[in-house]
Amino acid sequence: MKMSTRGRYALVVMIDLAKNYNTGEYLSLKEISEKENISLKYLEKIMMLLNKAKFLDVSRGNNGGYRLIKEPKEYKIGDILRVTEGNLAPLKCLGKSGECSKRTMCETFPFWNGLYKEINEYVDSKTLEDFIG
Amino acid sequence: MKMSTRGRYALVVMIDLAKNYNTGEYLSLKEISEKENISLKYLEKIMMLLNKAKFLDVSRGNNGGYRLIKEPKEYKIGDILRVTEGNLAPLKCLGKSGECSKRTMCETFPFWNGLYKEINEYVDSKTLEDFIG
DNA sequence: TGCAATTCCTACTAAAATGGTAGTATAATA
DNA sequence: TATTATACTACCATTTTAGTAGGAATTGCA
Repeated sequence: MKMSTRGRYALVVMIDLAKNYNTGEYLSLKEISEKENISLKYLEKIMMLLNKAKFLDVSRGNNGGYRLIKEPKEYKIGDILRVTEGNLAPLKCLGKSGECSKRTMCETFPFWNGLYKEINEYVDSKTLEDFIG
Repeated sequence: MKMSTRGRYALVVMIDLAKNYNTGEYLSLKEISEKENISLKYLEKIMMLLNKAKFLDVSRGNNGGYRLIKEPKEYKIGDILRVTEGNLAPLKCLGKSGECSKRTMCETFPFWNGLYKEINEYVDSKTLEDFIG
């Protein structure tokens, strides 16, 4: 039940961008990777996920980098984590048809689904704004 | 953020034992593995974890098997999952000293700790009794 | 006493996920 | 045109997961 570095790093990057939001300037991955001590190349891959989700305003080339496309309070942490980690269901079969041939397993479905709901409610109750200032 | 089969199977087995609690008889792994369609050998390994945690009354040999040592309502699901999955912290550094050299990462500590708390509260709010009858 | 059934224990392993790295292409700007 | 940045694809070492295999120890019963 661990969150991988993808989700954790994504949150860190998004917080950095949120802190930079009011300046209106682009923040490069080089700056972020040096400040946060995270591999530049690995960050690039994570940014692709965030970019595909339309979270970012990107500028390539000299003095380029990333900016948030919306205000920090518009980004729910849950959205950031789901984009980088996949859904936050504690079991694969949640939200699927669930062919598992485990008799008693299906009796535990409501329990796991309840946990899923708690997790989603928590991560969706916070936004990037909660991490700045 | 997935629960592994260890924790899921452990819950299934413990529910089967809870359902068998009032009979006072031992339930063998062979019966459980056939009913639940889970590998006997894999279950053996999971039982070792539950056994070390003093959750079980064991009888070896002919007609042997496992029984709950306490009443079903005395087993919090959280305890079962922590024994088989390790702690349920979404990050390794929660509850540890946390040398991670990631500047902004530590600012996210309260967020992750809050999620940890939500997860623990949920899984500790249910017992085996909630799964029988 | 001997056999069958059961748990206990250790070692091994294939497949998948994790956490990256490397190299190149593309784009923007000075 | 040189520099600096992102975009994309391919690769890879390590760890975790989800088992499997084989035998030792224990108990009940004929």
